[in-house]
Amino acid sequence: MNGCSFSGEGRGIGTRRDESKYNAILDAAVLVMAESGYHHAQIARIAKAAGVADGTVYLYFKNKEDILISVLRHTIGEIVDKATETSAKAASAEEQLRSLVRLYFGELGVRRDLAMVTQVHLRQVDANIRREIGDIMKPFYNLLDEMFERGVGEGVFSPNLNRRITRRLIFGTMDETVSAWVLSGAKYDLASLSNDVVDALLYGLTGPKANDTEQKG
Amino acid sequence: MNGCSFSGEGRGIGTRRDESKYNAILDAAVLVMAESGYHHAQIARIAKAAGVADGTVYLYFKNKEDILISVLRHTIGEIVDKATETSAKAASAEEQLRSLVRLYFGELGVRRDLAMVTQVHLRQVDANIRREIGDIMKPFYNLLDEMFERGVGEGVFSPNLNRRITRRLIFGTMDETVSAWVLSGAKYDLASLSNDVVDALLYGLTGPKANDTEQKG
Amino acid sequence: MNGCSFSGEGRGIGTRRDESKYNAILDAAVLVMAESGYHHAQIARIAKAAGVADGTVYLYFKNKEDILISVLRHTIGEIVDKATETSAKAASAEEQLRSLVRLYFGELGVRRDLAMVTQVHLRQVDANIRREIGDIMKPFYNLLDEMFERGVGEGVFSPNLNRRITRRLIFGTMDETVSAWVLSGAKYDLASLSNDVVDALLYGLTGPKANDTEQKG
Amino acid sequence: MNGCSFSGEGRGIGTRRDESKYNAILDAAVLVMAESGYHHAQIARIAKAAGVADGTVYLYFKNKEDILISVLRHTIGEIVDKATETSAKAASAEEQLRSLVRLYFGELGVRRDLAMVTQVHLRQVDANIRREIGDIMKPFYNLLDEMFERGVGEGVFSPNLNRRITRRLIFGTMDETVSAWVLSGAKYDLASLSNDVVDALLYGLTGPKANDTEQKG
DNA sequence: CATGAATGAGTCTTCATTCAT
DNA sequence: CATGAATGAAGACTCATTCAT
Repeated sequence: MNGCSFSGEGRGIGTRRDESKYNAILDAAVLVMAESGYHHAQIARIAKAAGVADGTVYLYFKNKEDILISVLRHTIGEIVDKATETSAKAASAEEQLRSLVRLYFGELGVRRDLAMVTQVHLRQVDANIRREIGDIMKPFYNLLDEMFERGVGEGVFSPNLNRRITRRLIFGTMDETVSAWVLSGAKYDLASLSNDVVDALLYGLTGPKANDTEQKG
Repeated sequence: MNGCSFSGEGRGIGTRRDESKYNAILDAAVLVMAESGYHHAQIARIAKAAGVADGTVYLYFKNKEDILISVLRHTIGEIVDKATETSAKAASAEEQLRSLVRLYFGELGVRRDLAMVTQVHLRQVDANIRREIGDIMKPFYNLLDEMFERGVGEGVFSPNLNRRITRRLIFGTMDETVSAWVLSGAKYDLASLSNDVVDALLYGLTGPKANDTEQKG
Repeated sequence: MNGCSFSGEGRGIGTRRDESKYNAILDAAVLVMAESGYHHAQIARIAKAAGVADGTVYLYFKNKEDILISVLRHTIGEIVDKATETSAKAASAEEQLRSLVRLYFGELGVRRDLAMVTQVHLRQVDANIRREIGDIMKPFYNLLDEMFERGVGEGVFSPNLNRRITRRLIFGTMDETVSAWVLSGAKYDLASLSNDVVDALLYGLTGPKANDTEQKG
Repeated sequence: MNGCSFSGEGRGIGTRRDESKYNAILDAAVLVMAESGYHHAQIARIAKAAGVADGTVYLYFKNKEDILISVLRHTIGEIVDKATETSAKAASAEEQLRSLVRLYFGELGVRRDLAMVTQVHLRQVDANIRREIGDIMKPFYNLLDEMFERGVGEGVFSPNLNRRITRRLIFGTMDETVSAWVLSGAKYDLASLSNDVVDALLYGLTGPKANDTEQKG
């Protein structure tokens, strides 16, 4: 998240007053939304959790929707930043995919409240917000696309695959995995699933084939 | 779901005669929810769209939540019924998967309003409703599991795959595909994606291998 | 209750169709109102308890209010009829008072549901209904007045007492006693209180005086 | 009731600053309830009468029921406070009774709206509210009990009287008297009845006896 | 910048009553 | 006479947002 993560981007709000207060509200929002869901997360409770007055929230955010968007811009942005870093270091496309999935599961896996918001409550919002969320996710999608291109270039990924479908295969699987983990109560370790998930993504239902060294029978 | 889908199952509600009115309300609910989302779908508008008085809605449904659940029980149930039928006819696990995906995309692909409800607005509801939705989906999940077992038995699916991950691979991908289609405005043909999606599911990012005789060319 | 108890007296309703059904509804009304109070007693439940359709209720009663009034006219009327009989047989004013109180407590004491309606739920209604209730009670008040006149004539009651106040002394005490009994859960025997209550009414707080034969000290 | 009568006692509600607004709502509630009864007293009308927005009512009161309870706690509490004061000054039990009745009639006699609420509309509420009302009245009942004990000690009240019946004699008569006054349209002066009522309570129907020196002539 | 009291639009649900059959 | 499905008016309560201090 390259600098511009703070404040509502030209909305005329949040002209970088008290950044600590801004972050306090954002953190409180994640907490309260994780607990009650977007629709039941009252501004009053977020304000109280952040230790500010109700009205103060509106000095930093345009409205409730803006809080949610900002939470996401912030957290997803952080993940994307790390993912970009990690990707740069990857020796191969496969390794890159592996590290992306590990990173995604790792980040959400240690913050159940955040995962709760992105996986469950995020979906409670109106279609127009969801579209905006799509924009926020775009850098992450781009990273996946790059990774795939690279894999094709390296000759390990099938060049016949539809790009859009590939993206949905990867993100849909990751998403469903995190959702199931959250809804199950986050009882197991999410990050430890990453290798098996990547294997499934790489080889599909049929599994790795014989000519990848040897076939099984 | 076989025939007795009408009415709220022992809730003492919805035992009224006029099945056409029951269906009218259900259809109206899908319409209004597709348009405005669950939270903004007012009973008054559903009633008006169904051509009945507000109070009449409560002769057939316990409350707003019950309408949503019923919509899903009805529609998902229908899909599951068809999927069960189709599965019985499939000559192989692969064919079964192919027909399941085709069916799922086909059913939702011709009713954008319904897809809108299941993919977008469905997620606006509280955790307890979501849990109930999980129950409704269970038969579909079971079908996927059976299909996978069969494939393993047939020697075409990898026995090393984690079952849970497999289920998430398949459903996550399908779900993400439908969601993307809905959010894009349903501008393209959803059903026509099914073969490519199935290929991605079967072979993953690496694609089908040489020893699978021929593929795509 | 001299004959005219059945039906709404010239309201154009209940032209003596099926008297058994009329009574069934009346009984059901007492039951349901005792249980839930006037405001929560739904016509639908009364109808079901009476074994008739909702609409049928309106063939016998003008509206919900009319049912309540009729219940009272009926039951209070019955009590008044018996009270009139009893009064005629009384050898003295004191004996008459004693029998009136005993009768009142006795009748309500064996029908907690009825007492519940008259003492608790009756009071939930609007002032205009309460006024009508006053009319129904009038014959009973008259009986009390007669009794008092007689007592004055017999030289046992004080001629200086304000008639209205006397009436309120008697009825207020009876009413409060029954109310307390009902609200306590009707755990003790109401009728057995009548003699003590009458003593209190006759002699007040100071109790019977020496010149009434002998003082106890 | 001594000063701290403001606010809903630890309900977390009504801790707002503006006591004048709290009182305005309370006064408005008495007015509207007196006019229309508890059940027909709409929050919107109370709010308008108090000159505040609908929502503001809920800053000071938990709900409609809480308003009613608060009205009573407030007004009955005030009467009880005064009654306690008055009782302390009374030279004898009889004088105490006389002042209690005079006070009760006097307070309600100058506020027909309040009497309307306590005597008529109060009784429209559910049993659980009535029980709470019982608690509010308890101090008043206790005062009556004390008064009676004292009278017995002074040798003017009969020690043979059942305490419970005595309480019902006194309160029932007072209650009935106020109710009748309210339902009559409050056309006469209520307070002026107090002496005659007390006489009735003291001596009952038989009136004061010869050995009570002189009475009335 | 911060506060938090005040606002008031928005909505599900109930239930007495009607009327077509 | 009887039915009971249908009606639709009515009302308490929530909570995002504002603005005077």
